Amino acid sequence: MASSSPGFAKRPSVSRISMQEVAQRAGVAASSVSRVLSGHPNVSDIMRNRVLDAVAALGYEPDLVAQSLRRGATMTVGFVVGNISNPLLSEIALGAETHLREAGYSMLLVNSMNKPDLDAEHIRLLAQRRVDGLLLSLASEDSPGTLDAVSRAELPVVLVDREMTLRGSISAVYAEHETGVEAAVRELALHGHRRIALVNGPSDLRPARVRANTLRRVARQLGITSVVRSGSFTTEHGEAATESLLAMAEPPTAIVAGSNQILVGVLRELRRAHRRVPDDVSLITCDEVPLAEFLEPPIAAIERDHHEMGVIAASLLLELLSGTAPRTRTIPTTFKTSASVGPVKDKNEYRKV
Amino acid sequence: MASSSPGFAKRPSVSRISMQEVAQRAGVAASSVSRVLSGHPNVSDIMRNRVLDAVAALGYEPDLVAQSLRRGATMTVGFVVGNISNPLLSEIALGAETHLREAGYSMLLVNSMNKPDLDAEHIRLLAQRRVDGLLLSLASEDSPGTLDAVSRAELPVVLVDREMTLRGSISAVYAEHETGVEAAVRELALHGHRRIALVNGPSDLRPARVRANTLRRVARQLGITSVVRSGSFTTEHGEAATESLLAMAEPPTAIVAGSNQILVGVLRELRRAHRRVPDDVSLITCDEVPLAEFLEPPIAAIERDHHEMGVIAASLLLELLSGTAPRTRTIPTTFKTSASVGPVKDKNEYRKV
DNA sequence: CGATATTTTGGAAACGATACCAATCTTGCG
DNA sequence: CGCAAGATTGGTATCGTTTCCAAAATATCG
Repeated sequence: MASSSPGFAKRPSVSRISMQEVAQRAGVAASSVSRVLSGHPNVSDIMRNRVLDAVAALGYEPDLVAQSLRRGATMTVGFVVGNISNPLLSEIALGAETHLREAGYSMLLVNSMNKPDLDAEHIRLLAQRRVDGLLLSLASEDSPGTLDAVSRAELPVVLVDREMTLRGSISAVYAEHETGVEAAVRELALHGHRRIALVNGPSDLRPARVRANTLRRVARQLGITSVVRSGSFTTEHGEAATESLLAMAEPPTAIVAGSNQILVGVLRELRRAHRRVPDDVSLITCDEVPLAEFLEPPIAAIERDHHEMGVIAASLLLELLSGTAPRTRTIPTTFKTSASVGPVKDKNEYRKV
Repeated sequence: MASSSPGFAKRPSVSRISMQEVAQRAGVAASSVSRVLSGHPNVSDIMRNRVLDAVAALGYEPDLVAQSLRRGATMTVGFVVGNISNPLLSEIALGAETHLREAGYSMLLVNSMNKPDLDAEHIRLLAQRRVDGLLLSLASEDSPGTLDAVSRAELPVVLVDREMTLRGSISAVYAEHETGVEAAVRELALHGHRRIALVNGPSDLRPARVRANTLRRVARQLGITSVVRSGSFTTEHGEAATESLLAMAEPPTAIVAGSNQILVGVLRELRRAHRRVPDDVSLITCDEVPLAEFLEPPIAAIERDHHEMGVIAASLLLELLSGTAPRTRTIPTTFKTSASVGPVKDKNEYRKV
């Protein structure tokens, strides 16, 4: 603690080299240094060299905070995410960060723990930090606080598989859940399933809502029965919902898990209840999970490219930042079947109208 | 593009309310507004009320960029991570971000794609952005470029399971891999295994290095044979290394996978080669993975609390930022055995010296 | 060669806050 | 009541850039 070298504590390190010092060393004005470094056209070669020499000699690096203040742009975007430890979101974040960085932007990441209040709070904080734009994977699409925070922020926004009707510069990237869910349901129907359940996320979130609607629509078209259990994207909900499904008078013969968290819950309850997949119940999950290929049986999944989704979200934001009009883009989902989908075993199978 | 409402494009929105405007509205000096808002002691009640009223009326929110410039602190930290889509890192990031935010800090996240060059580049960028500190989960511990960048940055740093000998304000959070690996190896030995392989990450990274050293040490103590296959933390390395292990004259009877990526590769190769776990080979992995409990058999794992690691990393950084001396903290690892560990089947098992 | 036109450059004023200092206003007390 | 001590307040410089404007230097041309 107490330094033995006197006169050292006085100097607060070498501080940092400012543009002013570069200017002094080069014997020119600060404004000229700025011009050289920002590639202004009217700069003589001699000036450029003097400045660049001084920059190199001093190891000068511009202060991005000062730059941000003066230019009114921070080259920073905020990403509000429910929980970065969700593999879905962390892949999106990876794609987005990589793409943004290549365009010179940095990314502030905040976790809202799936709480709408935190969403709103974080949006306000990011606005104060003067981010140039927002990437939002919100906990709720219709929380008034969040809506208010978004519209007040007056920033370019890209929604990640979320829908909000708000005026402003708002683009969105959607996953086309319809195709994947429809393919999955039709495949189940082909195997004779006539009661299909969806253990779903909260219906105020686009992915869950669209999946539920699609299941209901396709089931109606096929004349079969659908059951939707809405809840949160958690293992707990997966377990509880599955338990209640299995307790039904006529339990579903196939279950679609609405997320990998939910899948874990579903699997736990199925194991507990000694139900075998696919003999007792067929199983499909949304968004593939790393080790799924080694499960016995491997779980069929409705998949999409999360990384790509992040990249698209980032490019939509870059578009907005360059002044283009907002728009939405959609990425496909595909159904990859597997041995977790099997034929219905006729046990106490009553024919339903 | 061409707006039909004339006179709209002129106003660049309501701009933003500055402290000056608040001061004007309250009929006081800007410095007084600053004092009120920063909780300066000497402020009369009447002044406080006038200012707060004006603040509320105008909806003023301070500009954190300007504040950063003037105060010389951005209340921002940078987190350099190999790849946020790695569940290990995303959990750490979650823990760190949450803890930092509660202390008023925001987190800039950058992915280095496990490239040391990018590590260094990102550190420089973050320094230019004037972050107050760094959280580093580096791609390499001895890349000169990275070392240089870190020491030039002159910032408080916390290393996340990485070792670097560098002067400066550098703390670290370590996982105590020794205990977990030792427990795992002893358990294997109890089951009669006398040739144990570790499909490992790169040995210039602490986790891989410590695990390898521990395996070697314990194997020597027990008088058994160890094989370490160093490489990258990828499925490809997992596959290739496993293939080469299985091709040995006397293949190992137990394999430890050095990461979840590696585990996937190991499993793929074992499946391809029709080796059964644990009958043909016992299997243990490092860092549990979500669905592991549903694998047949479930995979034994050496575990640690990643989230907690992130929290600790954050608090070490907060310590440094408050002026405390650097230090290291260690979190435990535990070995959780399971059916993937079994007795050695005496086939062509020669007794080794 | 002188007078415009065009580059090139330096100086000063921002960006939006904070913090120091000095001026003013209260108080307390002899 | 007068004055020193303390509480409050306003004004100004500053953080490190960029950008506007005008001055200086150079180029162009009849």
